[in-house]
Amino acid sequence: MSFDLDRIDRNILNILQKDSRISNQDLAERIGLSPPACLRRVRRLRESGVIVAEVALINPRMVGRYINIIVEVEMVRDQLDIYDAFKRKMDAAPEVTQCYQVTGEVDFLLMLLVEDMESYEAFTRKYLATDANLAKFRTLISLRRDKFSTAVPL
Amino acid sequence: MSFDLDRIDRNILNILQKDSRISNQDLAERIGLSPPACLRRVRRLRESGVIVAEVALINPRMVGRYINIIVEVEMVRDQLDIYDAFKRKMDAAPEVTQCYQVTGEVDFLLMLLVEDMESYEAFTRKYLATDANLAKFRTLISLRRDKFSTAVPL
DNA sequence: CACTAAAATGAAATTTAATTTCGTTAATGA
DNA sequence: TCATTAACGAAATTAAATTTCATTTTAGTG
Repeated sequence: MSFDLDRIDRNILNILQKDSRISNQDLAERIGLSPPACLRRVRRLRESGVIVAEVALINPRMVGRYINIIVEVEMVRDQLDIYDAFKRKMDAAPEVTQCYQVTGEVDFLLMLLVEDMESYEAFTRKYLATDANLAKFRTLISLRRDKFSTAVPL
Repeated sequence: MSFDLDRIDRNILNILQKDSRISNQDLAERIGLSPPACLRRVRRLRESGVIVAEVALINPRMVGRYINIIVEVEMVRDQLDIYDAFKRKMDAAPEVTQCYQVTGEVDFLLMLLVEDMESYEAFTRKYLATDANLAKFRTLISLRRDKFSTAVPL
């Protein structure tokens, strides 16, 4: 389930977490290894599941999607099957970009990305207001994503 | 500030948001263009700022970082300079992976990724409990990140 | 401390992909 | 309809990824 990283692996990950488009040759030079040795390490990190994916990040504002909505959800009862069913629904909802099960009064925290408030209205009707296992939810609106880093600090 | 995407651009973005490691040749084939034409479009998306970055996503659990902390922060007064100063601090804090300015009772929502609760304690002392402009904060703990997608729905 | 086995490395060769060039086609607007 | 611009694709070129294999380093053991 976990993986031992040495100094070089950490170095590689820190670079790839910022820019995975770097050529293997440049990466090799920056970490002080030959290209084949570097490539083998990167491969191992991919195959072992440390690197889950390499993706393009796009600016939501450039494509007309820029309202962030945070939703705190409280279920009627703390039951495993109720939780699992809710998670599955959130997983299928394209507006939901993040879903966290949390401890305390609140049960889930959702992060959504929507075009406008009308889209959010539609979402609440489809997924929240009609869920019999959902007790209440609170909405926080954000027009400013001041920081968004996908990098895990190492 | 925004950018007109046609059907092909959207198609490209949807693929690259899931997997930016795909070769230009394969991408070209999937969208039905020649490699040079495909490459030109991808370049344009990069240069125009639609594609902000291409990064490796790593599994926090594989590297010993797996507590997600959500913090709701309320400032003493709704003043621009107070907000800006706080944002700058959060930007500099490596534990903070996301920061959203929100409307309503709460002023900011933070997402942190920490090794253990002790690290979070240290964070609150350094950044929150000692900030004179901060009125109160509420902490939500999550051991389960059930969904985490960086893709903007298009 | 020396010896062995396993793991990691790098130079060179090979394969594969990215990128450029340039003539052609399609879209846009007067 | 015609002129202009933008986008396209085939072929050639350049650059990078990947494989091969001999060597070095590391880790464990008598």
